[in-house]
Amino acid sequence: MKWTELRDQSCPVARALSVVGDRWTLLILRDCYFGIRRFDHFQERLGITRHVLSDRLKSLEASGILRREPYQQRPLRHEYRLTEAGKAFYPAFVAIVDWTEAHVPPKDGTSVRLLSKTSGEPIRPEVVDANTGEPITLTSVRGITPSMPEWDAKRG
Amino acid sequence: MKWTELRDQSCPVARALSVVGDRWTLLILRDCYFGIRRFDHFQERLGITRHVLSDRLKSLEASGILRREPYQQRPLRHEYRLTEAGKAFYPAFVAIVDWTEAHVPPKDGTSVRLLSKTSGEPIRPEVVDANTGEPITLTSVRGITPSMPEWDAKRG
DNA sequence: TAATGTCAGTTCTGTTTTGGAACCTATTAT
DNA sequence: ATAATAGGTTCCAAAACAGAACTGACATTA
Repeated sequence: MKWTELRDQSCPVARALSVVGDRWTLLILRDCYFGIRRFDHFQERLGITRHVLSDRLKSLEASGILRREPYQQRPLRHEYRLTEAGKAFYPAFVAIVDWTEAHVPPKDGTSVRLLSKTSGEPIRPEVVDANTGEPITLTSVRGITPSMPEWDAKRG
Repeated sequence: MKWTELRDQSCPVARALSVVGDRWTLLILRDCYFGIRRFDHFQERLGITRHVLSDRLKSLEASGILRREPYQQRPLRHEYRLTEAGKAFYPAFVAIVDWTEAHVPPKDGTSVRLLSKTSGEPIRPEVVDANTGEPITLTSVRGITPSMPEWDAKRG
């Protein structure tokens, strides 16, 4: 399978990877969530090469995750802002961060903390079924897909 | 920044990428959630080259996501099974799939459906704060991190 | 006994992608 | 005039990847 073919797969995991599945894109998105919008700021913070950054921003724009908007004329300059689709990825992003904090320990003790803006308390992210409020786990869900009807088979 | 340095970063996104941030790992994990355990089965389903598959399985084992277990002697054969950390990634995986279904449309009409095992109904995944039950969005959360105290600054 | 098949890899070679650094263009500031 | 700023592009070397063949330990079939 080629990298460029991922987008056309029916599997949503493959499609997700076509958008955020490379070395840098999720880090760029992280910085967007931090409020970063400009080329040089991304480049300084990430240590990514300018060439690759240019590429990734283009592809994020093409995927509808970021949009490029002029913020001044003379000289014309653009910045990159999250679209609704980009903002909508934030919960998934939080779920990844939460898993990582729990299962991929840092070498030093530092860590990110997410606080609720309303209560000021640390949040405890959880992925639930909005219909029932029940947490989603590997054993509570069954998948149906054209390519693999028996997703429910033995797992783990 | 080098690929190998990601693991030592304090940022959990960088650490997450050190584990699942390459072209193939998330697809391997998907197949694990389908119940796939053996080398050749991964290879056939994914179309990954055997060399890269071998590499990824080793690194997933090193990260504690999969464990390698003998399933027969003579000839000695191993299979790859999800650890608790691997299973614990499932909710994040579902959050990614859900976002993708909503924002990265497939070319053909096929799609995956996740059903609750108890009710049989389609699930509607949502990332909430377990303390309050409130959905987590970009605007409801404030981040604190050593590298960027003002995460809460203007965003979007 | 010989040939064939299975499974889990390793080795080889050539293409793609990335990293690192310098360069380019328009414009404002000194 | 000179330097600085912002947002890129161009070049080359290094790393990662794809595709295919090969290995080794057995098991099965002829």
